Amino acid sequence: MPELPEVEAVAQSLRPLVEGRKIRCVHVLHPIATKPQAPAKLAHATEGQQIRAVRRKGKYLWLELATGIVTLHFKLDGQLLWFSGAKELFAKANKLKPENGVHVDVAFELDKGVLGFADGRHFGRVLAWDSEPSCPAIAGLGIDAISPGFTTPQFTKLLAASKRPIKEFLLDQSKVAGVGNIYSCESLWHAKLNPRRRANSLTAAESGKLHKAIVSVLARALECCLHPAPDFRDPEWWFQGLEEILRVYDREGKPCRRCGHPVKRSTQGVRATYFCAHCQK
DNA sequence: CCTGCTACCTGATGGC
DNA sequence: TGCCATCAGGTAGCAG
Repeated sequence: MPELPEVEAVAQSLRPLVEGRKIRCVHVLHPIATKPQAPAKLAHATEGQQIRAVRRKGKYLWLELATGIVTLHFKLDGQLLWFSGAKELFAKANKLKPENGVHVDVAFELDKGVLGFADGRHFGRVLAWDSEPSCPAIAGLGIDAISPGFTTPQFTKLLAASKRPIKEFLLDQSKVAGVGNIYSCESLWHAKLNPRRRANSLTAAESGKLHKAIVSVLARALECCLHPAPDFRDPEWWFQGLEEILRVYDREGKPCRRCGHPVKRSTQGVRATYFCAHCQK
């Protein structure tokens, strides 16, 4: 389910568990999770290697190995799990009766502990690449939305070059990486901008306001995601309290928290957009 | 190059 | 209760 703040919280929580660890072996329990790559490719690329670092850009997370990288993308529902060892993994993973165990697609058995990647919906992917630049998905990402390089002038320039509706622009990971459906709606609400406005129609002042809104919305969400931080040992773990910081997302028909007019839901592309037609101009 | 649309999966929810 | 349609925080791939 994650957008940038959720993935960042996962990255921060994962670092102390895996950095410096060695991957003993990989168990691909649901081969769909490595498609279009063969499970053997992941095994050959990772087994015996040390995890040098955990990195993130946009919604992509990756393990930097001594040679090569492994990208993890959670799509809508993916998550990480932690097991004390192979014994616990196999005792719990993928039991016939779901209530007796947890779903795991790919498991990395480390010299201490086991890292599991799970996505019951099977959208998420675990893929091996020779290097960071050779991963097309990462190479195609725009500027990370919480990186120092994401500045107002930079953002204004990107906006000016696009004729698309601003909501669709924000979802385009090749422009700004990390903003998804929820936080795009939230940022536009905070900046009081109508989601259908063309990106290149924003004034300098509006661009600045939107930039500020994105940065603060993501920062607030990250704080929320880190308190409490994800606990991968608990198979039920998930982010807590995010609904409480949302001002407009998923509030169709409810009063706008600023002006009281009912929040509208419309569709842009195939995605739902929530906004206040009265105070977002 | 840009844009718009479908496919990819599974599970939860709500209407009839 | 059961069935069916719809929806979900994402992105790759393809056609125009």
